[in-house]
Amino acid sequence: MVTIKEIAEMAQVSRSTVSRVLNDSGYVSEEAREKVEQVIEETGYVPSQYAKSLRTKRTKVIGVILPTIQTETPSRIVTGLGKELEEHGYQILLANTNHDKEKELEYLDLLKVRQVDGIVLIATNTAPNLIEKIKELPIPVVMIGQEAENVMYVSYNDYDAARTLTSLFIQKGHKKIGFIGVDESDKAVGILRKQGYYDEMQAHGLPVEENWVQKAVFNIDSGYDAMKKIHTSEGVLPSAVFAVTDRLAIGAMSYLKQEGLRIPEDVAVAGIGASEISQYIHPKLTTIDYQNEKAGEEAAKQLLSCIHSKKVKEKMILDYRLIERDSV
Amino acid sequence: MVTIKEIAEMAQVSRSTVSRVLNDSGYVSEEAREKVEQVIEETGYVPSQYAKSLRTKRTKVIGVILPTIQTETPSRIVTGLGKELEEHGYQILLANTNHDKEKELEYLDLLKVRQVDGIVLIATNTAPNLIEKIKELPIPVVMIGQEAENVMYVSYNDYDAARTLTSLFIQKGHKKIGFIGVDESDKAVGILRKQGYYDEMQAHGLPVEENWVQKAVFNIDSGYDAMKKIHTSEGVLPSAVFAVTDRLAIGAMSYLKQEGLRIPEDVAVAGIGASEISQYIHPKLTTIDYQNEKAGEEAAKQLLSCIHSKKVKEKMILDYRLIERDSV
DNA sequence: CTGTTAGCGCATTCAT
DNA sequence: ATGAATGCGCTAACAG
Repeated sequence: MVTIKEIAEMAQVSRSTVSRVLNDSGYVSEEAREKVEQVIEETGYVPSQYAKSLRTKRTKVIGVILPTIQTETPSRIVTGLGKELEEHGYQILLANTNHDKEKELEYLDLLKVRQVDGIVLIATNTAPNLIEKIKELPIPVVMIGQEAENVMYVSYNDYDAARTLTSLFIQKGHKKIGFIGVDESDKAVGILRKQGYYDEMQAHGLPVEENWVQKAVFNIDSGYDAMKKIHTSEGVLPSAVFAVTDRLAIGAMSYLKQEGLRIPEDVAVAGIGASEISQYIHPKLTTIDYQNEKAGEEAAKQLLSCIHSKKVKEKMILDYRLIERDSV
Repeated sequence: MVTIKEIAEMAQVSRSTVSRVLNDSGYVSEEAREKVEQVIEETGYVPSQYAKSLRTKRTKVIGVILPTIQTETPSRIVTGLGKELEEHGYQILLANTNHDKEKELEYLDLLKVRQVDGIVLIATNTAPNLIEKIKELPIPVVMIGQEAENVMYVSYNDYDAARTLTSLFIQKGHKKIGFIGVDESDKAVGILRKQGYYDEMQAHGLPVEENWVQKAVFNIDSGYDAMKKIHTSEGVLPSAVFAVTDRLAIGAMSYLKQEGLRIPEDVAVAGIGASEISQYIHPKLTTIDYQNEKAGEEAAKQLLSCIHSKKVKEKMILDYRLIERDSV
């Protein structure tokens, strides 16, 4: 492998001079620069990143921890991150936990060892030990999707989004509205969205029956099962169901259609996430767009600012957009 | 930051000894080992990866170049890669081209500069300059999804899969079968799948009308448009349509349903890819599963074997599985 | 404007 | 079994 030393010898200058043209730093005569550049061109020399990092303590690598890469939300976020980071010469080091919360912690350590310049955590929970670890870390960390004290984050307006959607149902004349949520360990999706639903119902003096509110996990089948439970439970059936994700909504619709129920005439359905498929299923799903790519971009910006120790606004809550289609 | 030198001092041994316990290499007395381990424990010391890399020339990082992370195929591959690599202490450095073929080449260089130990290229084409560059690279590269001479790859059996699917239509009594394909720059999807379709048709003495064969790009709307062209073209209409991806098939179905055509009674549809949504749309889509995760795992295995310079079988063609559902 | 010098943190001979 | 010495490839004072 060709090194800076050899380039220096071939160009008949010192290593420092080569380094200077490489980094555009300090003074270097036009003559010397041309000579060096020519030699670099000829040899196809590329500087060693790890030697460089050893000196500068910067790797230009950002670690990204995510629960899965197989659903749209994290994929879009990573795309956004990638776009923004690439422009600044940063790369992404991927750490996929496959929904294993233990690994979230492990990766936080591992990425430190890997000496990344910063970390983006696509968060699914805000467990105290996780937040503790983030604060202890000597490198900047930005969370996406969850909020926590004294931590940088980019999050969505889950509470208002849930109220907006519930409000839409009410506006369309629905009074009996069901809810398919997820576990409360996920504060953003499990608590905030549910709270928005409850509060909006209450604000309109609408009752919520226990049977209408089901807990699911993050997959389509689980949405199906939850809808089934709501449908087969005793008592009054809701005329509308709010699922906290599009996939859950799709599962619910799948059940309803199978039972011969019409959407939205018999039961209206809405989700959150603006998944690509939501506009191709029948009926087209009413949902909320969260601007995931933008979340990624903003998180990257925050992180880079922090790395370059500019002043940063530590938190950011993104706006959302209601997409009214045919399922409500 | 605490370094090996400080650990040595605190443990009252030499740096070499610390290095030995760190890497389990050479002799070190039980006494010394314990002392060192204790100090490491106390200080929370972690060795600097880049200093280590500078010495060993190994980074334990694999670069992954992909066209997008927003569709299921690459996502699944990356998941498979991640699982296998993680077990061996390797990490993934992500390079997203966003379908820009120029960037494929750029990233190949960039990853070299980043001194990754190997590269996985989720390939969309086999342009000569791309293949040339791969061969020139001093680090091992495994392609996924495309085949080429003198390059390591893991690919799918596109040709046979296409014949199988076409054969299924024929078996169900269809004689007029349409085809929605993609550009031939993508050899695997654009050429092989089409060839399989043509050959199977010919083997049964079935004619193919020009209007039945449409070219699309990789998105749902394009499948819709292609189906529309087939439907609105002059001449005899096919009773079945083979789309080369599930998303294209979904687009085609979307058009057919909108036109009030029944699937599969009026027009049967099949795709390739076994996308998650394929089993939740109506009717459930007949498709082919390509084992993308396994492709990722196998590519990782190949790469690691190559890095550790064991002998490798340079190429691997994965098997596929027909999933018969309700759309045919 | 340029070269000399001195490490960055680690693994690896080579002596002892 | 251990330590001293060396250098991986690079950047950054500093002196000229």
